Amino acid sequence: MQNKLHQIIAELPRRAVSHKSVTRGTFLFRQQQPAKAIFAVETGRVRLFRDLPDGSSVTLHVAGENEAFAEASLFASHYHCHALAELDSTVISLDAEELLQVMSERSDLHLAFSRLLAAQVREMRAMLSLRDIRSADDRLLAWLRLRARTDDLTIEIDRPWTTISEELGLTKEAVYRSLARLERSGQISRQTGRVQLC
Amino acid sequence: MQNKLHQIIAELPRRAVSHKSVTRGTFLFRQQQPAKAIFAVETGRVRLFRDLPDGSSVTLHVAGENEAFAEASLFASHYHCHALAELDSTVISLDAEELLQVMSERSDLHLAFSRLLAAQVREMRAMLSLRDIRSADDRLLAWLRLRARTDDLTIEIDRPWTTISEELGLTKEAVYRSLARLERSGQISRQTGRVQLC
DNA sequence: CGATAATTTGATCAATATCAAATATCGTGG
DNA sequence: CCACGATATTTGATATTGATCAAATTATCG
Repeated sequence: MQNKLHQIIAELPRRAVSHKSVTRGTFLFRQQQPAKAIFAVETGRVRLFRDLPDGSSVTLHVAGENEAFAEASLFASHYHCHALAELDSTVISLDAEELLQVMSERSDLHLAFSRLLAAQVREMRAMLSLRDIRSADDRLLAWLRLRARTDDLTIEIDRPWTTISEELGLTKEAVYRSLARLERSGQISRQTGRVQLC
Repeated sequence: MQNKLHQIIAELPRRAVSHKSVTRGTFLFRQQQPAKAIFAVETGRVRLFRDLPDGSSVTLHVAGENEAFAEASLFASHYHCHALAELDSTVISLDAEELLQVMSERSDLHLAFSRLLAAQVREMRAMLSLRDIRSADDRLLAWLRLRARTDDLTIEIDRPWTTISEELGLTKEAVYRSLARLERSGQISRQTGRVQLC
């Protein structure tokens, strides 16, 4: 997904792209500030949240490594949320004005960008539908099935289950237990860094 | 959101747009068929689901009225899922080839389209973050806060809570009980078709 | 006015969250 | 290469809370 973003970035003029480091606990941008760029996390983690009129706040997104965020800044005059580095982070920043300029001239790049957005929409709809599955076993199984290679029904597990459990909206304990149950019942088999559907 | 889509549609050439009726239980398109169009539900409901190599299937999205779906068809050679009408439905169909053609010529329309996608991404990220809130009260409260008018902290409720509860990933009973609790504890007050944050 | 859908509340159950703790693994600096 | 600290994996016990099943009441729409 984000390697695609890098293909686009590679074609942008230098002046449109910059890299920034943000220390844990500092803001990359604040709600209400003029929107100047869209971003992608290279390393670290950035939380997007909105201050609400009643004094409370709501998290809108937690962008992890290789995730883009604030894409809508392209179309907004100001940021609608805060971006706070939860860890020391480095981000790529794409100047909104430059990007708009490029997109108006290079419809191929614009199309690549749209394609990225459309893929995100599709992926997030799938994740939302997953969340409608209440049973931990079924939800995990659906997640695995969506990621299984067509040929050998194998899924590469390239990050800790601890992380995956957050994506699934389950606690790590619930995920480990589901894995154990699914394996016991013969629906999956596990090797290191890999799961196989049966 | 979708009135924006209609603004785009209004500018498209006639030949790019068509309306279709699909009877409950019939497929608008099937997985593997050549991707020819993107769609929006006018009335009814369409379920998108994928057949998986192990014989199971997974729901990717249930598109209700005024929701677009299969946007990624613009960039794919064939559909990656089935589209099944769950109810008698009418849909608008936008021919992919025509749309690509128009977008390459009219960067303003292309931009409007990207803006729509970016807004969807933002909205769905927010909904995903909502789902991370486990407590029914807190989740509902966050949902209300995101929708509150800035001036008077009021939220218009223009559809039954039964429907909203699905969006929240809770049962209707859980939502009604949360509403009652939040009102009892003075965090909200309810009028017909309206909620007020306190 | 009748039928259907929405709202509301109660009782019970089942499942996941939590809290806890032990073991295994990984990565890093010495 | 090894030791050590940090992280990940695993399993157990318990608590909490939302799902379910039920049913009554109210609202809405032809």
